Amino acid sequence: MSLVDGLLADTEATGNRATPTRDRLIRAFTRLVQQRGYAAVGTAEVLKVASAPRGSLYHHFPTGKSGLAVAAVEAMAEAVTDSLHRATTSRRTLPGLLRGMASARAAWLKRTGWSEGPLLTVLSNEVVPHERDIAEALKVGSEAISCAFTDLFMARGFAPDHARRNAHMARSLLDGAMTLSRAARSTDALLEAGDFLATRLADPADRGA
Amino acid sequence: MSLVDGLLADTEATGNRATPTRDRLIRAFTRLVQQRGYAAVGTAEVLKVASAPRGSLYHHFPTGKSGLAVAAVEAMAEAVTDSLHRATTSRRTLPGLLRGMASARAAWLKRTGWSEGPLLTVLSNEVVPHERDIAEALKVGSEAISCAFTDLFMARGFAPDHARRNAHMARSLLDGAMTLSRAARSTDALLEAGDFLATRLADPADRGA
DNA sequence: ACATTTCTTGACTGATCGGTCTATTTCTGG
DNA sequence: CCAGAAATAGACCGATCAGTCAAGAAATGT
Repeated sequence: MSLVDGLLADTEATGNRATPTRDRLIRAFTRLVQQRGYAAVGTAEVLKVASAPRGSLYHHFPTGKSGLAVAAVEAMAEAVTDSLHRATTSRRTLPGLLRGMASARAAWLKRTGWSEGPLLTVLSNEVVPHERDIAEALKVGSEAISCAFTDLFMARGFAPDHARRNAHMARSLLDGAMTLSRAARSTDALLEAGDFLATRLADPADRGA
Repeated sequence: MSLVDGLLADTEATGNRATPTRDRLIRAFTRLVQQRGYAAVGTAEVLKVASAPRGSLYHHFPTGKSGLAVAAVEAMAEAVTDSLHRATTSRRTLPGLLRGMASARAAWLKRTGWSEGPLLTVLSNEVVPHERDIAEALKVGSEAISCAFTDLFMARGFAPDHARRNAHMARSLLDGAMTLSRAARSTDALLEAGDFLATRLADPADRGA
């Protein structure tokens, strides 16, 4: 699953019959939820976008829509942690990485007409705590991403607890700036956040406890 | 409308017939959307919580659910800017104010069982751009809040453009940490954000351009 | 006191919701 | 080639959705 910092790339053909039905359902669901939210997306539309019949949904996901959401969250969390792990083992500097994340998100917003947010953020804001399965998947997935982010900061020389705090700050700031940018229909907040993260959070002079 | 940093206080009796029907509808709608999101909240439930008959909704809001959302966003934006204006003219220090905002949100989350997010954030993540009226209200409301935040930073000695950037950072970080805290069901991210804002963003040694 | 507007009340509608069910086709191991 | 499993296919269901409407009650101005 190709990603731009946690966002499903819209260049993928969600309806392409070559990819397995289960994956098509997850991709279609992810895209639609990122655009409109969980409750607003009907199973009929997911089925149509994924070019799948109704029965297939309940064959692959016996618990229905919520099961599909859980699978989508798990897939997204794995894709994001993989991406972060690749960043950790790369030679790129921390400021460069953080700025890159912000500008990638800004470019994404512009390209999609400010119509898509990050899956976990969107779900976190409407699904907790009514749907317990989804809430649990969000908790687990979010924690995994925070850990991957913490690893990145530690690999760049930060002490464990400082790395963990910075991971939270980076995630919060990027997600919050994304929401703000969507509301304002301007990438300003996101680009400022990238600059702030690169110059103030990744500052090499501040890596102690 | 009594607030805790942009969140409707749940102590208010939304169904109390003493308050006008229109206000009861806005309050009930706000509370429910903060818990579950726009699409997941049905008009029938809003009516029930507000103790109002169906016709009243379409009398006060001829455009129905979306009109109610627009009114709720406008009311919330006004309440938040008022609150920020009061903070600006108070004698409290900037670090104290920022830390206070974060801890108030943390307390709020705990008290409501991590079930409510900020109205504008919740709506921004599911409503743009399908509902144009709501999207526009969000844009205007969000800008008003950013301006009020900017005024706060300027009143505490920051240069205009620096104040504006810090306003964006503070809003992004608080909102993002709120989402993160909801997903993780822990106030950690929010409290860390308060600490970060107080010590790193409001630093008196860094108020130039 | 009356006329007019404002607001309340709830029955009703067509559309769409998530989910179930049975039948059929495709795949797979022997 | 066949038997059983996996997956596809779509008709169908009761519940709920946002919105309409006609009628009545309350408030308002004169």
